[in-house]
Amino acid sequence: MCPSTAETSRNHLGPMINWSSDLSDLLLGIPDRSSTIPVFTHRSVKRGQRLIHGGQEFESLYLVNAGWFKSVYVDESGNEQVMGFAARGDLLGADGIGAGYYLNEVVALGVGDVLVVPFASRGDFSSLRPGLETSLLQLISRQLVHDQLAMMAINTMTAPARIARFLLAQGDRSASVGCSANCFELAMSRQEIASYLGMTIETVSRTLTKFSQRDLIQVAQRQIDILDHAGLQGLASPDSASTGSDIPG
Amino acid sequence: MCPSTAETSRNHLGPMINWSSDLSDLLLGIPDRSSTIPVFTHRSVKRGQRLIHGGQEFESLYLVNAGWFKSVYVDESGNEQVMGFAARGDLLGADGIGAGYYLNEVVALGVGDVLVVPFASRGDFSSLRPGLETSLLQLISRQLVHDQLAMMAINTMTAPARIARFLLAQGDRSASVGCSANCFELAMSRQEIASYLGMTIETVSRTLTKFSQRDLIQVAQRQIDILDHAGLQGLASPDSASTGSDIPG
DNA sequence: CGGCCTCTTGACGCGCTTCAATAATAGTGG
DNA sequence: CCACTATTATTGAAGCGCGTCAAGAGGCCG
Repeated sequence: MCPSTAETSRNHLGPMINWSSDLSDLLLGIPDRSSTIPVFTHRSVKRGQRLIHGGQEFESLYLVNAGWFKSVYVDESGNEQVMGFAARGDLLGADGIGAGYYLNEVVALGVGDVLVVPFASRGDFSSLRPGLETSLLQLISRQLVHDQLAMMAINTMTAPARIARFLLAQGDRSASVGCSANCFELAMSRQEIASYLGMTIETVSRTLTKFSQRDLIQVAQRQIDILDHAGLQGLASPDSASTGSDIPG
Repeated sequence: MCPSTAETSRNHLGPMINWSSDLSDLLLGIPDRSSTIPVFTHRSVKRGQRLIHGGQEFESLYLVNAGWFKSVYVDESGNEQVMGFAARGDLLGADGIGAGYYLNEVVALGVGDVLVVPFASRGDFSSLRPGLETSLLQLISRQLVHDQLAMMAINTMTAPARIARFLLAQGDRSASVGCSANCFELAMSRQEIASYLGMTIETVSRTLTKFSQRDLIQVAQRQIDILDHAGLQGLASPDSASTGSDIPG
């Protein structure tokens, strides 16, 4: 009923990218196949721990094995802006490849485990396992596309549409991790959702309440149950001017 | 007076990325250095011509040599959303690496010339000149960072701040191409600017008029003269609540 | 149970969109 | 060269979605 990761994104906004990528298989699956490369090390992090410090010199990529992470951009005034969330199969630290230093802070939203892909020097991929460089490039491209679509959706659609889209995406990710697509627990706070979606925490809260009143979802703190999957999809696609019209309060 | 590309982005929103990258030198500069790779072919396009068709199978990357391009995402309803603009040194088609087909349409805003980087098969970079793969990865990472910062700015800041930022960025790009940073001609229409910045064409027009009335800029059709560079920077950084308060109409 | 934090809910104001009309420019043919 | 049309840009007025400010409710942990 819910399209998890069966159909990869074709030319529309609907489903997310195919998360079970080649790189995941390559890194998370195979123990040792080539010669020169040591088995990649894992690194465990606790809730709230920073995996990557912004401004720090680029040294490694991280492939998320378990847990949720947020990447945060901190500007010169100290304002924090959530740039994205990452779960199993997502790559972290790719923003450091080009500049030589990381741009974003990466913080664990809960207990997490990542796979460390170390680099001898900035952009030196010759030390990588053959074939991994290509997979890496593909994964980065996929994330680029995904981020682009997400960002575009954010500054095109209305607040309810953004929330609906976000919830559906979270459900998809939840399904890809093994849990249900319609019943999952958000790893991030309202504040983090609001920052990511470019709105205020009050609007997030109000919209979730509104969705709940319409029986689109069921909300209990961070526990989300999607009751009307198609209804949310309908809100996520167009401008969705029909959001707060018929329900008074 | 105007910081063109002297200082590359450090951990703030100010300047853009360093456009005169390694890949530009590698591709646009050197005629032939390695052995197996033929000299890359150029391709000229006219105004309005589509360089890349959305949904088409990925076959090549394009490095802009001259001219301006826009990349447009067309959703299932036929709505067009400008995802970004590209000038000399920018890479086009990177969104096709991961999925195997292009996501965005790429259209020339004027006469243009690109350098074609063909791929034998999807993601097969072994046929590339040694060292180019690394430079490619770095360039993609830089563009990823740039797009991310731009997108973030868009859905964080107010309309005048977005416009101010956009104008300053255009000036920087103009300077990097050889023209003046404070006196240049926009390659894109108001409609395309509006779509890119996530607002309406009316807001773009009104904001430009307002800037002109404040003697921040001088506008004559697509010709832009930046009169108060610092003033625009001041508007581009914060929320800039001081935009339409003291000027009545 | 008490303190703290996250979340919710309400009222109000403003910035942007929407709708609508006019002006300016470019492109075309007589 | 000038009139004619289509496209693009400007300007105004009205509506509303979302932000802001403020207060209250609920959950987590010592």
